[in-house]
Amino acid sequence: MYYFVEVIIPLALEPTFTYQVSETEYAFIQVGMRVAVPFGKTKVYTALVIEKHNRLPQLYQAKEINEIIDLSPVVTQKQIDLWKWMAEYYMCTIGEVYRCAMPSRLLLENETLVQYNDKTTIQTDELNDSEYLIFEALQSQAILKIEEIIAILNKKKVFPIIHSLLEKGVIFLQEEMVEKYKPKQIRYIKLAEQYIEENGLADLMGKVSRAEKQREMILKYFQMNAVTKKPITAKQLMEESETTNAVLKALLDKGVFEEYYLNQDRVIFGDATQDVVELNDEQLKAQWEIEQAFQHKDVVLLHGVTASGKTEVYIKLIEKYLAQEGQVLFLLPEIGLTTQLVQRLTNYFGNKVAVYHSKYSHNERLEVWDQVLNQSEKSKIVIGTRLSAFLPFNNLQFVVIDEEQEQNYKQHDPAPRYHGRDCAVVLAKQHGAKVLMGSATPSLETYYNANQDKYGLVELRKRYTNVHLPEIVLVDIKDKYKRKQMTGHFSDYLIDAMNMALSLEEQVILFQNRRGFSPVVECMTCGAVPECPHCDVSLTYHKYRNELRCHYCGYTLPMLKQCYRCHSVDLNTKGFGTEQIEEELRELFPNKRIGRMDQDTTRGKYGFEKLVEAFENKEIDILVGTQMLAKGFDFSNVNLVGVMNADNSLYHPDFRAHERAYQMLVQISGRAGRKDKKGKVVVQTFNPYHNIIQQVTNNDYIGMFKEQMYERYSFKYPPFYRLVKLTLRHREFEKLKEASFWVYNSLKQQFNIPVLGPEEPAINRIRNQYIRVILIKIPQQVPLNQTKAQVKQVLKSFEAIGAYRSVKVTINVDFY
DNA sequence: AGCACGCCGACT
DNA sequence: GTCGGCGTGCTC
Repeated sequence: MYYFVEVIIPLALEPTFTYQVSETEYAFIQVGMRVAVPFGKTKVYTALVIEKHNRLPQLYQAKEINEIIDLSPVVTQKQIDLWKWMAEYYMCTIGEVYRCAMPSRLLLENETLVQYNDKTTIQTDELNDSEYLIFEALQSQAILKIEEIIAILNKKKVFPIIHSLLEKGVIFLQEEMVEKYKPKQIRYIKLAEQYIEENGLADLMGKVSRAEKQREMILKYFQMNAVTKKPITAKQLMEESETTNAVLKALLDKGVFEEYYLNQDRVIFGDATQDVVELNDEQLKAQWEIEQAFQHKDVVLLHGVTASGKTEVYIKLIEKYLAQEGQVLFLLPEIGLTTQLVQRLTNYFGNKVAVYHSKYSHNERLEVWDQVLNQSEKSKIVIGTRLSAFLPFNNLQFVVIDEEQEQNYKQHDPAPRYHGRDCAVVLAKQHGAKVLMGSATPSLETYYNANQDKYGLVELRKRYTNVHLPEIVLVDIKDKYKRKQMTGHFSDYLIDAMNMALSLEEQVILFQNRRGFSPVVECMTCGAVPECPHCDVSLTYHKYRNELRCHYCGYTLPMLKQCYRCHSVDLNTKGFGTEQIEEELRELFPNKRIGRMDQDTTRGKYGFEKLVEAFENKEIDILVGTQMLAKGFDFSNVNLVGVMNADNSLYHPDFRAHERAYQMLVQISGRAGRKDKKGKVVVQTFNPYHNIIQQVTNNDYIGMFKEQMYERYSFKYPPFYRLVKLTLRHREFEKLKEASFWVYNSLKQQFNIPVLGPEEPAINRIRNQYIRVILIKIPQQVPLNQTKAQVKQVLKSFEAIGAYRSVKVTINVDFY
């Protein structure tokens, strides 16, 4: 009888792989455990067992596994099922999902080590130069890593040399799997057993009567112990008693104290601080409606105007599911932007809350993973980004998806190109959990689902604590320019409104959407604009560093002194981004403090938080920013919000441009308005009569929804059609063109559904690679899986064509 | 994706 | 003559 395991390898390879195991290994292994397996000639990977079986492979000799890594499964069957679904739906391999899902600490690294063979009989004159260098290095250091050898020889191809050294018997190889995870440990102090009696303290005092510092420390220990029954850390003890490690060490040596170590759970929040959340009538009603809807719907959309207090409703519902011992997942589009929310939840639920996202350290991620797997109390509620949908939940009962419409839920670059919201819905279905989506401006798909009765719909129409919706004033800047009432990019109306607000000591937020309207450098003599040598885009001018920069590949160039073509010195930095607005502000309001928030000023680790804090502390009067300003902040002292130019978001070559523009403008206006005072939003636009602008002004979501749905229907877009985008890349323009037409034509032949392309995108070259895009529109009534299978088939035959081999194809399902 | 193998041009 | 470039094919 043979024993085999079927495993996933963390690579972009379609099949699963079969390895042989011994009978005892077979008995021990469970699905969801990791095994180290040799793969190819040199590599060792951390593979995941997804099946045990006895089917002898006919076409190849199965290799044996190297070792079993886990004592018990670290991945659940439900996760494996979800990953399979993702791989199929998003048309990627399960290996890619696996690689993305696992905390990297669970995907061990393999480091090939080269070891000196001291029994060698070789003479140094039998070695060539490279070989000798390695030989020499091994004399001083018995073990070398491959990367060290690469450094020593200063070239990449070191394997031939290693092979010849192996043959000559100078070295041997040692594949070592290094598990890097070491939980951070904290030193705790406790009293030695013998003193934990009633007269222990007196005993001790006698013992250390002459050492004052030691006495203080012991006293402090007893005090602390009396106050809190929690374990006391060495650090706390030293700080409280104002002593040093030397004192502590003396007491440890005397056997008064004992030390012990516990794994620190890096995600520590204090106990719940009895934050009381009271719902107002409106919210209570919403809560009740949501609970009613959950009786026959698995997903409910909570559509609440900005600042209507959705969070309180979430909290109340989470509380309910916690009482049932369930696990709760709270998804956010981007953790960095929502510190305020994380704070709220931790205040209320204390250390039941864990945070999980890719910026967390590897150790922290692994800890949360373990806690969720073991259903530990500390991770009953997981707040996280889309990545959290991969966690090993066992008893998930409730999922909150906040700001459901955010495009950050979709992963675009490395596969799996998944949508966190949609995956979370599938995850919830697996567990029989309920899903609550929240948004002030729901995405059209979600609202459509609610409209079709697939999801429940609950509305919150009033703002929390009676704050009124802001007044929106449109300023026609075309007209203002004509009448010469503009100063730079500021209309007289906006300037007046700002002066008014500032005189009342209120703060002002200005919003400049730089996207698609970057400041470029133009020669005023010949009109030349410097471009990136690797990408088909103009370079963007960055004033604060005085350099030109490509936003696609990061190429930078010091700012030109003269035109690269005609050498004229008359260069103009046109376009306007936040930097230019900031500069104009300094002239218009010379004695006001001005802050700028965009990718440049928030690049540092806490740059963002610092700015937010400075603004909250009123160290800044006027804050200029990009759309990152629009998300999730409640600044209490802002009544006026200005939008410099509402139009540049309207004219994107994207079927969602209007929907996005609406969402963005609504979100921005949500920043205005405090208690008891109606806020004001000044929107400068060239098209005051544009439908979207009008719908924002009138707060007419339904109008926007209906109109956009009509367009979606007419132009064959989601939710009526599913979109699959194929992106082809190659260095040579002609070859790419040919190849993309080949793919297009074979798709056309296969399908009776719309296939568009192969289109040259507006930016048709990035990092020296030309790009072509093919769009497949799958109508609702056409079976999705079958179509996807056919697409895969076409791509398979495409890859079989030798000439097109080097053309890279990526597939993006639901790419919006 | 890696990585090895294998076949071609540019150098000591 | 070798070194190193890139195209091709495979990984249980």
